[in-house]
This record gives sequence, structure tokens and C-alpha cells, in this order.
Amino acid sequence: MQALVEHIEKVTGSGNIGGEQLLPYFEERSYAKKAMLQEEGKACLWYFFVVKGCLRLFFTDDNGVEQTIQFAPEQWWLTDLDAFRNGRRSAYSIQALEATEVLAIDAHRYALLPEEQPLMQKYFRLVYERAFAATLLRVQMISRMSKNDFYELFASKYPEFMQRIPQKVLASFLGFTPEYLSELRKKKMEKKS
Amino acid sequence: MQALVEHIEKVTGSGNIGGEQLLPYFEERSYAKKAMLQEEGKACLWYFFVVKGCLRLFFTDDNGVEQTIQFAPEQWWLTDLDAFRNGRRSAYSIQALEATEVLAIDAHRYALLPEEQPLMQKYFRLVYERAFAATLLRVQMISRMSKNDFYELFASKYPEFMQRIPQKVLASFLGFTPEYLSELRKKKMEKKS
DNA sequence: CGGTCTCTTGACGGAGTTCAAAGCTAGTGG
DNA sequence: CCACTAGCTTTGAACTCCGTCAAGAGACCG
Repeated sequence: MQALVEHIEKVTGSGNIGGEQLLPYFEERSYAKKAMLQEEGKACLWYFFVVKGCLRLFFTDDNGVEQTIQFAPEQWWLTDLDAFRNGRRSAYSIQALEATEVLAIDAHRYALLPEEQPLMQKYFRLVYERAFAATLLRVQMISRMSKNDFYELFASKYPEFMQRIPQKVLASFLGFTPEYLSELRKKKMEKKS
Repeated sequence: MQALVEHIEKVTGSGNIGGEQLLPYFEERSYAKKAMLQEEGKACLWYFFVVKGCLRLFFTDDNGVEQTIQFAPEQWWLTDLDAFRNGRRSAYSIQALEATEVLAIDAHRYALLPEEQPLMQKYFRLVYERAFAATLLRVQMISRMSKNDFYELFASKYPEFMQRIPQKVLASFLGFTPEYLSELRKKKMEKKS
């Protein structure tokens, strides 16, 4: 809970938030590496805030290949937002990439939260405003840059994060095949030497 | 102003909003077709809510080709959010695709608005929550589908909108060249007959 | 009517995918 | 603590989608 309180203070710029007011809305949970937090096609009941570790959101395409849409390391929120908001079945699965601790909130309490805790109205407004701006940037990256350039940009921006995740998963996130990622890595090594 | 009030009521589910409270925050403006509302490289001072008509957000790439990032038809908000929020120069231009009426708000009043009008806190939270969810879907579309499939999906989802915009602009939004769009259209016509 | 801007057509090339097979690594059970 | 196996990563060849270039046909504005 402390991790969330810190994040709220950081985002809203307010100090002295009583964590105990927020406690009843959430459940604290721990998952082992590779544990599934949400399965494709099932009801989407939870929204997760990552305290420690890392999650990924993915689906399985027509060829049976897992395609990763989003990562959520520490201090990120993750769910199939569309399904969660509208009470639909999730189009995605969520899996822990590492041993991960989360705060989980259900749709009912998520709806109450901003109404009962006014600061959360502001908190979520700012969180989404940022997330939206970041996603717009990503749309641009994906559609304007070559896959090679996108890979290099990602590699230079999040070098330590690349150590944490399997290449296969990274390839699907960046939007190409593991084979091609392998080729890019090879080229890059050759250039450096 | 009426158009914004209706949108606020629709999004928040609240009735009876006093439009006169909101009036001092905004300026009502009209633009002719092809008018520029914002120019690449200049300060990003305004956030636009489209009352009537349609705007587009674009930049000019290294080859001098205009690349369209977003459209904003009636009831959409549009600006370079990153530049607007952080007081930076805009990386994009904004142009009217048709004769367009907007409500414009500057960064100062935009910051005050949710603080002074509590309902707007909720309104913007919901607007961004939706926009974020929609953009995530778009990221998926762009990166997982072939350009052909993406075109067909867009064509089936927004047939009337496609009539409103030049093909060149549509091609850059969908992420490919006008030449290739032309080829796709041809293929589709042949299939239908 | 002209002239410019937009849309179409076709030839060609290159980036990225698919398929198949061989080396590597890491987790598992004995 | 080692050996085995399943999955991950690398390699290479063939192929496909889509961008680039160039040139012609329409469409729109003065």
C-alpha cells in the first residue's frame, strides 16, 4: 500500500495521504513467476497496481503465437481496460514475468474510489492524461519508424528492462518475429566491434 | 458551448450543468477549411474542443511528407498534449479539414478548470480513460494487423468519415503511401464485382 | 480554359516474414 | 549435483508485402 501512496503523492503533488483510507478498496496479492493473473476469454474482474516485479498483457493470435501488448513494471496499472470498464470478457491474458506483488481492485470499488476519495479523481485524471500522451507517442513510433530504429530506440531507452524479459516476448511487443530480432542483435554486435 | 455541455452530461451522466459557469474559460472560434490552428515548432497555447467540422494533427517528416497522427471530428478534444501540458513547442501542426467551429482553452485556464469546477475533474478523468483505451486498441490494430486488414477494418467502421477526408491524408493516418492505398482500393473494387 | 494538386498505374527493390533445422540454456527429476 | 528435455535463440533460404520512383489521368481553383 505504501507504494501506491507514494505514487499518488508523486503524481498529484499532495502530501500526507492516509493510506489506511485506501486499504479497504484493495487486496494485496503475490504471484510467482509465470503465474496467470487473468485469462483470455474470462471475465475481467481486477485492475492491478504493480508494487514489485513485472506483468505483461498479451493475447494469442490466429497462429497460436502470443502477442504482448503492454508491460507493467513497478508503479504501473494494468488490466484489459476496455473489458474491465464495460464488464466484458477479457480479450487478453495477464501473466507475471517475475515474482510479483500487486494491489488488486475490482470494478465496483474502482467506481466508488474517485467518488468517495476526491483526491483519486485527480490522481486518475493525471495518470490517464499521461498514459494517453505516452501511448500517442508510441503510436507515432510504431508507425513512423522502421522496426530496426524502433528496436534501437527501445534498447537505448530501457537497457536494464531488456535484461529482465525474454527476447521472444520483447519481439512480440516490438511487433516483429523472434527470428528478425535475432538478426538485428547480430547486426548490432558486429557494428560495435 | 452547448455542444460541450451536452458532452459533459453524456460522459459524466450528470444533468443540469450551467454552461454559463464554463463560458469564461473558453473562447469560441471559427476556422475556414485548410486554416492552420497550430504550427509545428511554435508554442502550443491552445487545447481545442470541436463543436462542428473536423481537425487533423500532423507533422512533416524528413522527406517533406505530411504525416497525420489524429483526427478530431465533432465532440473530440485535440492538441499536442505533451507540448501543451509541459509548455513546450509543438511537434505538430493542426489544420481544419472542413469549416470548423471550436472552443479553445489555454493552459492556465485548463489547469484551473478541474480545480474550480469539481465535475470537470470527473469529466476529464473519463475522457482520458476512454481515449487511453481507444489508443491502446489502435496500437494493437497498427502493430498486429496487416495494412490491408487495417484499411478494411477502418473502412467498415467509419465509412461516412472516409468520404470526408482526402485519400492522401487517410493514407498517412493509416500508415502507408497514397500509392499503396490506391492499390488496395482497386483490389477491393475488383473483389466486389 | 490553364496550372497545380491529387489520384492511379506499373516496374523494381528491399525490409521483414515464414519455414525448417540446428545449437543453447535453464528448469526438472532422479 | 548431474543429466535430460523442452523451450528459447540463432541461421539460412525462399518468398511477400509494401515503399520508391516515374509518368500519366483527373479534379479543382482562379
